[in-house]
Amino acid sequence: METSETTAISDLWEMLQQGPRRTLAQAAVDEFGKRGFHATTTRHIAERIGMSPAALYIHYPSKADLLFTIAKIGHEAVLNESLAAVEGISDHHERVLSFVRTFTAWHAVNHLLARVIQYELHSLQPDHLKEIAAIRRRTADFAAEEFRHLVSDTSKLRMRTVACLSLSIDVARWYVPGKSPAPEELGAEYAQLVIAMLRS
Amino acid sequence: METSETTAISDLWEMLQQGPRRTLAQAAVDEFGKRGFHATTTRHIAERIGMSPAALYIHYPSKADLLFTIAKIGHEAVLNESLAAVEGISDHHERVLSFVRTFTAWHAVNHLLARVIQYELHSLQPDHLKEIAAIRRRTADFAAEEFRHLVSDTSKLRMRTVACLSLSIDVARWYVPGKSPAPEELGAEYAQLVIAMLRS
DNA sequence: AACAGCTAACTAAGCGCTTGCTTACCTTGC
DNA sequence: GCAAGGTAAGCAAGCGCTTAGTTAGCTGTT
Repeated sequence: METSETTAISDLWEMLQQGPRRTLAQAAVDEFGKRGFHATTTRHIAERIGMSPAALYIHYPSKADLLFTIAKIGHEAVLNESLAAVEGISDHHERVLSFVRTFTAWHAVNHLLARVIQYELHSLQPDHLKEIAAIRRRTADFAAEEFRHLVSDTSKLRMRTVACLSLSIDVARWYVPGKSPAPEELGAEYAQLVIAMLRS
Repeated sequence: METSETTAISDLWEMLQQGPRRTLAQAAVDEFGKRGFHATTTRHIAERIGMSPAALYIHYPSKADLLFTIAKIGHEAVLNESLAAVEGISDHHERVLSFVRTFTAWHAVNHLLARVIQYELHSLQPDHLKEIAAIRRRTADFAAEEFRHLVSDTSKLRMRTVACLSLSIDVARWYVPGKSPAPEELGAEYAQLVIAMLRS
């Protein structure tokens, strides 16, 4: 075959056509994810890709805007992958399994990006945060809608949704590539745990 | 009665006798918790308690040392409260319930301090981190030992321990005092979820 | 009662350095 | 010859932290 099957999997950065804008964003994710937004300087990011600090400002108006771009791409990616994960599945139980597997594995594979989008919200400018919050709400609402079919007591749906998402999101905090379980393994195991939580 | 019963509950800051050293630490927790360590300046902390930035350096050798002091107090507090929660209880099931209730409620009540000790580890100096990591290991080992009695498949103990602790730790990320459930209510609910996860 | 002597606690001012970002200029491929 | 994409140098502002000096309260002696 001409193109491998893996390239067919949605590329996180597809909305940024390849070029210096994408290279900068990817470098920034690594730095922001490891040190945090405020501890990372424009010199750190530039140094990592062998450019001068001034290069950043050709492609982004500010460091804050670079963070916003990353946050937007990350949040849209995790939402789209979640929606795609349940597409074509009719059984409620299977839909939840597939969603949690994907959502969890995403936070393991992209744990540096996940750290940025989950733990750097307070570093966003107010207008940027507002736009990001809207995407987050869509993701949370989607999860609650999927979980609803497995929770008998409706009054507990909200708290359980938060709890189930917590499980996967917190993966970004502790995940260490070589040391932690493989993303798919983790996703499969966590999917079982979420089912247990929802049905209890 | 002369002294109220509530004052008998272990004070987080008891190892810092009351005075400017404690006042500074408490102010720093609020600022670090809301904005993050690197986004917080010594001027922010000083302003909050109506002092000059120089006052900090009479009581702490550096901003980094102030973070370390906070991290140490926080980690020791959560460990001690966890140990105290199971004291005198013999039934394994009841011990786990009490531990998770306490551990979860602590992260809700002290969510700003919890954010600092859980999400600012990378802001600690290497030597400081080493000392903090030792306390964290004791807490994790304690939890695993308690959970062991409820997990039938021993090979899954490690991953499930991480998952169960994740649930409570992540509370610090999203908890909003007036809006979120009361700490005890949350603790009781999460304790049930942890039991469901461990037994599944 | 008066007062020197000491200490703990604090401030005003500012130093040296780093930060995000700008400017003026250079290079390369069409 | 002209965009597109880059750099070297550096600016204004803000950073952690220091210095020199002030203030309030306690203590022992007369």
